Amino acid sequence: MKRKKVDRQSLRTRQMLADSLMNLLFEKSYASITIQEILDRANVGRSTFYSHFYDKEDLLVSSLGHVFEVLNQQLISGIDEKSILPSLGLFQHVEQHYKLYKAFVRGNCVDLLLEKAKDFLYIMVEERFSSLDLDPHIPEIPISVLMTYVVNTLITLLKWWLDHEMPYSAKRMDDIFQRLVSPQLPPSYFG
Amino acid sequence: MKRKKVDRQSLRTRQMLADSLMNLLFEKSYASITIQEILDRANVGRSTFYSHFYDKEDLLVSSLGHVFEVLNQQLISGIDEKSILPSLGLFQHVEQHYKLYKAFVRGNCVDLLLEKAKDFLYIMVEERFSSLDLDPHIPEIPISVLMTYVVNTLITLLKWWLDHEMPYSAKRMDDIFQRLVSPQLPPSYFG
DNA sequence: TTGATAATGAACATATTGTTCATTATTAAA
DNA sequence: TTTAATAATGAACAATATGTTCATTATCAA
Repeated sequence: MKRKKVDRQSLRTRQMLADSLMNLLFEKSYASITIQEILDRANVGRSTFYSHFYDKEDLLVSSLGHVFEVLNQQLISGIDEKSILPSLGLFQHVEQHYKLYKAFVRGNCVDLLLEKAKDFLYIMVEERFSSLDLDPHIPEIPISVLMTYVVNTLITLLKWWLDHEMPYSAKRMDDIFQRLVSPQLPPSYFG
Repeated sequence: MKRKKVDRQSLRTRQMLADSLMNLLFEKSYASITIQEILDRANVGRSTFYSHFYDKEDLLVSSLGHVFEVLNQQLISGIDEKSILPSLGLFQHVEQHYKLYKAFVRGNCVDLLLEKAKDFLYIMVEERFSSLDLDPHIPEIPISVLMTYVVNTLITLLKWWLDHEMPYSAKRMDDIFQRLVSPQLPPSYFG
């Protein structure tokens, strides 16, 4: 008599809505997309939408959630002790999911995406920094500023990459990131 | 028979609307502010609003315009040949207009403001870089990336400063900026 | 087959936007 | 002070989007 908590139909509907939103992002800006358009393209009823999501942004964030889970796995498995962030893994992940990230660029809502990514990265950086146990009195640059700087530099490079049709490889982008950021990091503090 | 193109009443109305928006930004997010609320607080009729501005963002940008003119003057007069950007002038400007910039932070629309500032700074950096006539083959970091990096680092510091209730002086912030960015700039390329 | 869950669609209330227009108020210049 | 040009007003209006409700139908797991 009981059923699984989430059955196929429900998942299918969510998938249709997510796809519909992504398709629309290729054509017009996120802000200008109405819920009705999403419904029409997904062939889903209005009331169905509201039984799944709170609003338009909820759908977007939910669609994102899945991608972030993949990203998380990819980053955790590719952690390199020597670097302050698994930046190469991040660039490779974006390279692999090019189409999806491009949709966000075209829909003028990369910032929303990158904002989530930023929170994500900030936590990672924080862990790395605390495990390195830096003496906060050495540099004239406060740790809090430094962490923000590192994360934002990575995000800036990502955005530049996407905005410029990704002319370089993930490896090359990571190399640029390392070069920009390394003078400010531990080796130079201690050496 | 003819009058000045803009008379007092008109300016007063615009001022009232701008003030009203700024006050509301202290209380709630930009996105959640309706035009009606702005009108009520400014004691201005609905049709009057639309004879002055195209929409809510138009009002915001217009209010900004004035501040940017002041900023421009301040930056131009304080240009230092040795630095890549008049960053100190920018930090000082924000310090002086603290209340206004704080409103943007509280209203969750600093990004809109910083986006405009970014365009503004990008033009300046571009001029500086082209006058320095860097050999594009020396660094592994493309000039385009480098310029984006410099501007975004400055913006990141600004945002951090505002988000953290501006704990340091403008001078100190500028010092941090110089330290972060200088390893990537000409002297280190040539030396 | 059946009982639980999901989807549907149409109707509804509500909110916000942007326009129109006749009337009134303000202002610069004669 | 008068006058002609410009601005402001407010109420009504159409248009659009949002979010809810509910009775009916479809789907799926057991």
